[in-house]
Amino acid sequence: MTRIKDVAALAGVSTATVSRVLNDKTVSPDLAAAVRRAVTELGYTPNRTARSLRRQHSELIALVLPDIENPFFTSLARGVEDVARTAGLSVVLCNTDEDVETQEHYLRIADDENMAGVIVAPAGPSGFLARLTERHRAVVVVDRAVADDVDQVLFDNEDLGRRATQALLDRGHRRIACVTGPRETPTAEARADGWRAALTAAGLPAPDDLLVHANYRVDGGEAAMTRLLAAAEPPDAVLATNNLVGVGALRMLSAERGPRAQLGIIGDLPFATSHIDDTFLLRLHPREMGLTAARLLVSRIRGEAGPAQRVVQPSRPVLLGASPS
Amino acid sequence: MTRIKDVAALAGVSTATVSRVLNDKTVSPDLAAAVRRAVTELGYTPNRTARSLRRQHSELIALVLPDIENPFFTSLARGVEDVARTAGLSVVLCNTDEDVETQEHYLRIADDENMAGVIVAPAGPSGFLARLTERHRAVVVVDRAVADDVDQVLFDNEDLGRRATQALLDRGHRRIACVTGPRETPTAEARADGWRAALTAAGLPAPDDLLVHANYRVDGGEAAMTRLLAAAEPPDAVLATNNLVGVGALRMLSAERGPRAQLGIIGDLPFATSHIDDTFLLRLHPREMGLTAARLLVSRIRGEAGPAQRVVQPSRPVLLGASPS
DNA sequence: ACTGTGGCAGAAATCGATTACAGCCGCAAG
DNA sequence: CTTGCGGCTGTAATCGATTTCTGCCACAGT
Repeated sequence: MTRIKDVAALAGVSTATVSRVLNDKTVSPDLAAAVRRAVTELGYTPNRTARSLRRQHSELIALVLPDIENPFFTSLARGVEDVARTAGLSVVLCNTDEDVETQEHYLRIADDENMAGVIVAPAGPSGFLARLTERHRAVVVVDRAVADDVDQVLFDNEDLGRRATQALLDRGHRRIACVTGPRETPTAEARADGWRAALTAAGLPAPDDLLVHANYRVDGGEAAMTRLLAAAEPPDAVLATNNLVGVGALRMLSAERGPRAQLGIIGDLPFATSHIDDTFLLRLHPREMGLTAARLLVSRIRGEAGPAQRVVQPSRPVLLGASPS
Repeated sequence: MTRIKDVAALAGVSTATVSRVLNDKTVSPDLAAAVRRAVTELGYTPNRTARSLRRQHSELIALVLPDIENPFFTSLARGVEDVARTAGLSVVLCNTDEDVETQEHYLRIADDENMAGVIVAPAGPSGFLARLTERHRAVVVVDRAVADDVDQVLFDNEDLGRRATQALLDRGHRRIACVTGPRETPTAEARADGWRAALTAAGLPAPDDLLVHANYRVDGGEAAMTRLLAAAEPPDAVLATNNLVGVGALRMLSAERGPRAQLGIIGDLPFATSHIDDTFLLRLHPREMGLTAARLLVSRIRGEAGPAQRVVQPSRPVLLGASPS
């Protein structure tokens, strides 16, 4: 492959000058022109490994996600990718499968590779996060809050739960169940808290048998929905607090010949196979969350950012489905 | 950060010896033990950038995909990720958006980063692919055939089209339409060829008005289905030749009050919101395709592979839905 | 005319690992 | 007793860029 010394030789200058031309340092116009000519003639592009070694950081960022098969996260990844590309960065995708050890593994690799930064949707607590920030690495946390002092881009999850529930109340439903994620999952708990708050504010009870903790996947939604519909006194509306659970719930409803229930979902369903006009969708915007996170990361990499900040990703109150009666 | 010289100093040996211990070269047991002790005491892990520079290849592989939001490709990515992880490699995700220039951009980066290898689902022809193979880089092509002499993991697309169509014939349908991808897209054409072949073999006509070239996305499926159902003589069955088009078609059918049609889909619908018991799914297995491709790439990286080979990814003939009458 | 300053280019150090090369030691064979 | 070989180890070269340091030159100020 052509190296910088080849370019230097062809242009009749030193490698230092070639490097300066390529990095926009001051070089006299005539030499610069000669270098550029040599660069295009040889089709030279700098070896990024060597550059990274010297600069002490690469042009890669790690995107550490718990589940790349969830459309929420792929859409987020898409947003990150778009910003990274225009900033000259490439994205290393790391799938943790919600496993903390895998997460630590990838964060350590990001460190060993001298990556420019890390965007992580954390699966549980991470000691490595603190180590990265201590060493002034650019880190941005998305979707799930952590205690560490790092940039974070989050939804106001309790508010989401409250607003989605309120939408169902507005339609006249009174017995509203909530299917949320596992206990100890802060996001799931906060959204359930919002559900409870909305019911309480409306002077309604929020009994425990209307709150189901499912796994946050399609089968969890199916199981939860089955259980709710089989109850002695089934709900007349159900809030699914994430997209996959919503998919499972919808799938159950579409088969069920028994009691019907109005459904509200926090999240989006880009691959719904049925018309979902009678479902409330409180759309999140994972792609925009990815854009926001990546922009934050880029400015931190460039050293333009101040103290760590928490950004609440706005979720425009787009409520699809039948309007309130 | 701790460097190899710190470990060497603590263990009282040279850096060469430390390197040898870490890379399983011959070192006397006592020194090796001392080195290992020092490594764990300092929590040392080698700087991968420096290693890559010296070794002339990194521990990264590029996965170049046309659309990371398509569940087919995320599932494929998942498979690649799994194999890569156990082989000590990390995956750089590159989204080309079906754009050839973006694809070239990423392939060049993979080269400049000295990545260990590349897995690519090509968006159109790529000159860079040839350059990579010339320079003995490990390259595996997935899902879409190219003329280059590289390893490829592909489906037998015409056979897929034929089998899916046959399944619909077996159910007694005679007027079977086909919604496929854009013209000039080899995969889409091949599957349509299979559809035509199956009809012809059954002694049926395959008229042009039953073949719709849509874009290979959800809205393409919706538009095509709308058009087919509005026809003077609508089909009694429709073959959707990819997953997203299938989603669009199903969505249309679920709303349509007009003529019904049996649907067959090549691909899988992991996020279907309706029960699709009355739909034929010819499931592909993108995750396994990813596994296969990544294993092939790993063996090529290790220099264990011979001449370039084409692997036909088996798609087990799992036809869901109502059995033939 | 002399000194100071700033712009620019080249030589060489540097990043942190791996590895070619050379040297040392001990043992076996002649 | 000498030679040769094999097994280990350390020294130093190496990967390919960036960046510090040094020196040259031209121009301005006194």
